[in-house]
Amino acid sequence: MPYNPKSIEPKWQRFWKENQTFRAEIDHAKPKYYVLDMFPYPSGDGLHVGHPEGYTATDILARYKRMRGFNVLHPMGWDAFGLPAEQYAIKTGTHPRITTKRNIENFRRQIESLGFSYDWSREVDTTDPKYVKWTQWIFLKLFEMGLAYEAEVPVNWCPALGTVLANEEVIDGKSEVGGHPVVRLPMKQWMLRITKYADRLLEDLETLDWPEAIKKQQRDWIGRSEGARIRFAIEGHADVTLEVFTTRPDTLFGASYLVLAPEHPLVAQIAASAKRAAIHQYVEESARKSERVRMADVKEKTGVDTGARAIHPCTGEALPIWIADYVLAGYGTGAIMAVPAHDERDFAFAQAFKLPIRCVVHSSDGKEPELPFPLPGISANSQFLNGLDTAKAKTEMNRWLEANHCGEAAITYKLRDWLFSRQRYWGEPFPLLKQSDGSVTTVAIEDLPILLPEVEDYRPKEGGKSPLEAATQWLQTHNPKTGAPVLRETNTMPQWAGSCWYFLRFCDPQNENAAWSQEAERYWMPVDLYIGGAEHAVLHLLYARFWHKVFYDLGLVHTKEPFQKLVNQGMILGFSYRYYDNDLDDRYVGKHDASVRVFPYTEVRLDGERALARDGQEVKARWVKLEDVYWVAGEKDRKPMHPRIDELELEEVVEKMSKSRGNVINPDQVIEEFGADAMRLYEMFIGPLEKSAPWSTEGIQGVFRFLQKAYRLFFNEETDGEPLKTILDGVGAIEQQRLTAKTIAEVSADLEALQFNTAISKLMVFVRDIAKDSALPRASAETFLLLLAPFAPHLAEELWQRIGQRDTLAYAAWPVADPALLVADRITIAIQVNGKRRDEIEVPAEANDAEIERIALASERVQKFLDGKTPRKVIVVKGRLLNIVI
RNA sequence: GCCCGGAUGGUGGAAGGGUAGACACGGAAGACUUAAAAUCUUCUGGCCUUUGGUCGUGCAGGUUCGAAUCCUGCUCCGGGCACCA
Repeated sequence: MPYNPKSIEPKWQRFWKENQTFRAEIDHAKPKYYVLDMFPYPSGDGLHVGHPEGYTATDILARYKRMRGFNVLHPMGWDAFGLPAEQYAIKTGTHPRITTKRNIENFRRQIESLGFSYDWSREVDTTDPKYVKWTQWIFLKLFEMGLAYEAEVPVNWCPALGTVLANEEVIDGKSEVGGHPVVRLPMKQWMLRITKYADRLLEDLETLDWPEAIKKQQRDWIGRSEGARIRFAIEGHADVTLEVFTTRPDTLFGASYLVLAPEHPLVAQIAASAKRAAIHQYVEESARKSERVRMADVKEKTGVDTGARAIHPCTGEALPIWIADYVLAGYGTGAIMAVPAHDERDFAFAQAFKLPIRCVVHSSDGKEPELPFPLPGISANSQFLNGLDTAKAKTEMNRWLEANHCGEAAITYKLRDWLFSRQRYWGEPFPLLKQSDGSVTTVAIEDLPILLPEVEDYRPKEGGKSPLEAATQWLQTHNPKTGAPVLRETNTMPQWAGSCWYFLRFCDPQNENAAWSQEAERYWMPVDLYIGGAEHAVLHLLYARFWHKVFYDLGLVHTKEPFQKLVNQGMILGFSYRYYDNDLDDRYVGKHDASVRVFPYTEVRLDGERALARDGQEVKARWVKLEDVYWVAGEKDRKPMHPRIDELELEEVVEKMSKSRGNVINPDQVIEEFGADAMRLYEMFIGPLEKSAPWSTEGIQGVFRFLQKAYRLFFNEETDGEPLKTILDGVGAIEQQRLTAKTIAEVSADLEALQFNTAISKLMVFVRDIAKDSALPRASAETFLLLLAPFAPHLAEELWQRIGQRDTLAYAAWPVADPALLVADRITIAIQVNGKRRDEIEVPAEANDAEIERIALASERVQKFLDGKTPRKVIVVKGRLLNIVI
């Protein structure tokens, strides 16, 4: 019988399930290891080939650690609230609960078919009322701690999605999901005070074993800057002061005007009456400008003079106050002092509006610099600061400001409070009641969870109202304590809520009395290894860290950070095949028409976003589905051709998998054709885990052949009945013992370093060489199956059983290499002459340097290159090479 | 514009100062076969007339007995941030 994954794999998947092989229980006698995947959103498209990459990596680790004696927590669940189910509901009227349930079942089936060793008894679903209850309970905790508040804030409103978005969810003025335009609108929203934790979120990054790039992204997002707040009095308005934030208080003497953001609350109050119309118009215009337009206009500075004057705190000089949209309302105090000589933006503005520019910092050599000069230097033209370097001048100015009660040192963050409400149906309702006097009260814990009402229409309502507004019966309720009529909060929580604490629920998923028990948390947390995509660098990972710190303050968790080690897996890309045509309006897509001209990629050049043919006309890229590409033999390799249009060679491009590019690989099909073990192996063999690489339909053949070869080490494929090959008792020949020991050592080291691709290559070498000269010895056979088990668990279990083992190898002890076998008795030494490899010699391992040198110099080939000269120097690298310098 | 990564055969990648190209794909030849598939064996970085030589890790330098690896400057590709005062 040949290797047949279809008969082996379901058998072992059933075995693991029926025996609950991977069920994890607290066991204080064993060290724990918590290895976690970022749980998926169960979309309707099902798993794609990218998901299993991270899941395979964590599964290999989980299986390896179990064999190493660790008590492993390896759970899986569903981040199941979210927009696609809701949009599907809007389109079809199907309740998101139904779609979600269906999708989860499909995802679970697919994930199980890959043979991952999850403890399915711990499965969580963020939309499950038993889970929602505790998400709402956590919100109550946040509320009680004063970390949740309602505020009228300018929000990112996305009309296409019908909801507001957090800052983190807006990229280049467009929604992260779908890329729809986003506008700024003031709206009353629930906010979480993440800014209160800014410093701790920043500092504790230092303690984490995370990729530097992710830590940096978080640091940048938090954006801590040190400086000073400075208060300016305003001429003719004794009752108001204008506060600005600056990182360069040392340049205060160079401030020649102030700028307020158009949205600044003081604008209306201080504006001179003559200017009111112009100001009003400018404020209106900038409010209308979308983020996108505002950003596109970076180069051009616009603004209006308010006519008001501020008093310089040191000189008493009257400085004009302008409004301009280059000052952001949400950062610092929404107002700046402009120092055009030492800030590029202020410089551009001052030039555009002919405002004075005063140089107050000289370069460190004391010379007058070319302006603008934004670097540190030596203060000048600044009274008591003259001659001080920038660092000292800042401190000195801060002291002066404080002493004169017009400012003080201050720290500002780019990070803003987390906008936590969404005008959506498919999310967790807030456990809040709005009383008739406008105050808000909380729902008692016993009354949780607050479940979603049934609605007819899932669409957001006019004016940014939640679809829940329409559920009158649900909406209008009574305060259980007083009986007074109250209204429920109709916004729902963002999708991030559930994923902020799921890793804690996994520790104790069935608990009905608490979100998790202290015992379970103390035993399992923190997560030892967390693997997921880099796209969550600031969103999920920052929010989850924030909640975790809140839990820490509440004594609910015992570590400051949830995820000790984080690894981002790369993306699995696809090969796609394209050509171009001049059917720019897609009029004839899929149809044949004589007016459509096609162009091979060789006749098209890319000019920014556009593609141009040789004759200059614009053309549009078309993709041929991977399975439709017609291959012809080329000179060196095969060429991809269009299946129907003659002589049209296609361009091979590596890009993200997407339906529109026709390069999506379906895991179900891969498993059908090659089996789960081959799929797992291939995803790991394709390259380093962190790196993106394209899926190659040919490449998977290689690992499939390896599994066949491994199978044939044990079985005679041709014979039926008793097909097992002879396995010799004992340890076998010395070469076989050596190879086995070497493979143990190398595979173990590679696993510890998460270098799965090289670990697999070493298993390939083992299979290639172990039975070259004599039959497979039992010791090597067993060792190999143990080493193979984390990677290809189905085949390993099958062979393990067939060589007479009764127990699953999931908990068999990981083999240890005998150090004596790792040292060869004869070694090969490369001989270099002047750093160039000229010969190699084989010597006994214990040969000393002088002896090696003697043999090397005696070599005929070395003599030829020595050409009668005497070596000036001989360098010996122990056990590797010898370099003769002449 | 600023800040991170990265660049090694036809392809995915090994090697992290010490024999560049492990392992795999693809390609070529052969064995088996009536034939094909599958499998097995051999070869497979370029150039040169060879059993040998020479050049080769994006480019140009440097350090070193020795550099893919370290240093300096550049080019290109990918990612992040982007009026954050």
